[in-house]
Amino acid sequence: MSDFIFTDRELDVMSILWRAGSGTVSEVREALDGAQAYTSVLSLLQTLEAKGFVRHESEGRAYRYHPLIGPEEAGGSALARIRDTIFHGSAEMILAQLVSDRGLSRRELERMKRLLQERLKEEE
Amino acid sequence: MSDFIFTDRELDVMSILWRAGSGTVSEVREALDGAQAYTSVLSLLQTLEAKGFVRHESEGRAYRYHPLIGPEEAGGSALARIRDTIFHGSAEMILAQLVSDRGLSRRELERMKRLLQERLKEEE
DNA sequence: GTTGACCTACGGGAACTCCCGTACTATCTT
DNA sequence: AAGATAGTACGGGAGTTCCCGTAGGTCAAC
Repeated sequence: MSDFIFTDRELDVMSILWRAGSGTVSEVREALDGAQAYTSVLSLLQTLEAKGFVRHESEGRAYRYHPLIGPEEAGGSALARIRDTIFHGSAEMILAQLVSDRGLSRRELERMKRLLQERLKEEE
Repeated sequence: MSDFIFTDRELDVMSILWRAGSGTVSEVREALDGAQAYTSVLSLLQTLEAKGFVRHESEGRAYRYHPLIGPEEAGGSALARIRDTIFHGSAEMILAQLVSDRGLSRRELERMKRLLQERLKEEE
């Protein structure tokens, strides 16, 4: 069980790359609200590359960055950490916290219920 | 919606306090595997106190530390952050990641399903 | 009272995070 | 060819995190 730990800012960048599939420095910078200097975003991507989380290829005169790990892998370790430290290792408590969100639609709740039913069927 | 952000080490300490209800420096240090110096753990607790996350009272010649915020509050913002950055804002995807854990018992899965059913009833 | 055990306060060092400016390179335009 | 444009490499500064050593306080036992 590998451990993918991102800092706050790195997570913002990875999130953008996951959504878009890939991105140049300019694209990431814009998606990041464009509030910081070009070189700051470049540094972030270089750091992520040094850590082995993204790679780049040339595109015109710019670099295009691609994520090397997916949201599932990153999400898995992040969730496990939260589950164990905050929710006493209980997935049920996490679900309770999740569904306390009043913004959840009926449709989404039903899909979640179906997900559990199918998972229960596998449990023979 | 306040934002309770803990560093990695701070989260370890809070987790211990939540589990035990409270703790002295020695107790936390032991629960933390006792690998680090007494003063290191003391510093962590002092930092947490400066941030307003714990308070202390005297007990004999030592201090006993109590958490000032609960797991639900901390868990809420941590989960929201993960949901939005990693899981595209989808609670369903988080649940999918949760139930992909093969170690979940049938009983726990059923409790989770019941939780959803009850939540759906409220949704009239 | 003196010693020893145990505790806290304080300061600081090493590493990391986040941000940016400057210098340099490649490309396009005219 | 020269200038403007758009990009990267590099270095560094301010703040934070995590860890610890030293100094000093308090209490019990003798």
